[in-house]
Amino acid sequence: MITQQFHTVGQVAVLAGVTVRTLHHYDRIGLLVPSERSEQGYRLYDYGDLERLRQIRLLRELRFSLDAIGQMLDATAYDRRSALVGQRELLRERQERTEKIIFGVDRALTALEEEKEMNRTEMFEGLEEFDHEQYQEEAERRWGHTDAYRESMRRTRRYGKNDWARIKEEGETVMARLADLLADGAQAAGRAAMDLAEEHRCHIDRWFYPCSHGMHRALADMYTADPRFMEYFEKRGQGLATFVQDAIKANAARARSRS
Amino acid sequence: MITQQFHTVGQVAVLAGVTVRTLHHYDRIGLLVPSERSEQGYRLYDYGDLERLRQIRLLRELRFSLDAIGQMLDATAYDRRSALVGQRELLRERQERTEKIIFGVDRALTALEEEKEMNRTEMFEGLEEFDHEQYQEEAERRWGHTDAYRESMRRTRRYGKNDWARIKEEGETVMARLADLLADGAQAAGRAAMDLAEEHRCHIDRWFYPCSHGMHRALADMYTADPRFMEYFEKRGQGLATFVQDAIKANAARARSRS
DNA sequence: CTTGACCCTGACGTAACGTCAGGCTCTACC
DNA sequence: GGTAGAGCCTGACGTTACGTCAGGGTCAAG
Repeated sequence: MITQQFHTVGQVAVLAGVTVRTLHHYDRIGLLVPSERSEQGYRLYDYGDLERLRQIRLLRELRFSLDAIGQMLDATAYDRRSALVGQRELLRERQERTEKIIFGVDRALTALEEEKEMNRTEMFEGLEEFDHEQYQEEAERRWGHTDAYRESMRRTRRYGKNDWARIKEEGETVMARLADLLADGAQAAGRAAMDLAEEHRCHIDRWFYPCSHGMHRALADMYTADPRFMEYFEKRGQGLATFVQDAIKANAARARSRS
Repeated sequence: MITQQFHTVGQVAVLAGVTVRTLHHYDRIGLLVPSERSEQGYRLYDYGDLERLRQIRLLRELRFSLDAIGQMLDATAYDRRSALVGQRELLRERQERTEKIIFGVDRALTALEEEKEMNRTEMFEGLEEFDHEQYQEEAERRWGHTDAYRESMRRTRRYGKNDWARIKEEGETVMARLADLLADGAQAAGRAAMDLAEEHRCHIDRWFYPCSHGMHRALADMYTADPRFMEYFEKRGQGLATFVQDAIKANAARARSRS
């Protein structure tokens, strides 16, 4: 049973802590059109409108553009429950980011007291502009392991052109050596292949995101599951994707048996 | 010993996760002017500049306007340590607000499942626009006891119209009675005046912020030192400001002698 | 000596409202 | 029952914090 109670702009403005002008604006751009108008043309908002406004303000607080917000809320696949859950996730993330910023302030304080300088890369942790678009597009469909993805984004944004060249070369070298092994008919579970797999893992760990053996195995699975990766591997050796996958799994197993 | 290492716009941009244009902009408006320029006019930023940029980005993250940020960082009374501590405080507050918003999402989820409606006043908790101006202007110059000020802001933001009316009336009553005493020629250090001073202290303690006797005395000093307060008192009785001041001090002394 | 990555300074564009101006509506009080 | 004050409406122009070219120097590498 839904009570059909209406609110005028002024009332909504007080409730939500926004200005009347903001509501006018949302109406004009079609983001929040009140579900009713009085005889005299007064805007009348019902509970559904308020709930939508709540979500709008929440997403705005998280720096999404009104345009993006509109798309999210009007998405055909929009499901209220999962939307709310997603929002909670975003808020948790923000808490983590804020925590990092606080950490930065603390470091600045100790640096000040000890008259030292802060580490230049730590300095802006949590303060970088987060690229919402990429987040939306990419994270939305594939890649599953979102934490790794995000950390990867965070780190790689700092890399300059030279860095990229060097890192890419390092990665290519490992892949080339694996391709050579495959061409020579070596075993994926052999010593040489496993060592190269381990090198690959360290490469990722150093330049992209913390990569445990478990994470590495998950990655290996993706190499055969995701067409984008498949293409990359097949270009430098037929069957390389599965070969690398096996080598990584063998390496992970070896690491576990050692500990 | 400070290492004098310089960074160009591009490098700073990557470090801080902002665009080059943003740095140009900050330069033009005088918010962050690089401490050096190369022969060819290239902007060169040193560590101090980076630290300032860090603070700028932090305060921006907290939605302060560039104008406000400039005023804060260039305030004559600016002290790096207390500025950092203040920033940490603001960030903690934000964590609390985020927590409230998450709470709101959870409530929305349960409301959805139980097909009920949310409480309209709880709905937007943590999402209201915070009035930065008030915070800034006031906190910047006077009032010294910033903690009290912030706590006061925090509490009063929740008060509705009725609350305000009631609280204000309660305060006015006390003042009126003190004015009466003054008019009757009573002693500021007399029993009646001291009792009213105590009432005044409790009033603040209950509705605005924890108010010890020490804090109350500091407040009393302000009543004669700050023209805004002076005006308030003088309007309802000539010499009332000093009368109240004396009564408060006497009351504080009495409290101490009792313990 | 050219090419590609960076740097510079205008100058115009844009998102999300703020801020009037000019005018209708509704309750309240004399 | 009229009028004052608070609230609503629709333009329309202003503002903040950059984004986005355009046109043109700088510098290391090949």
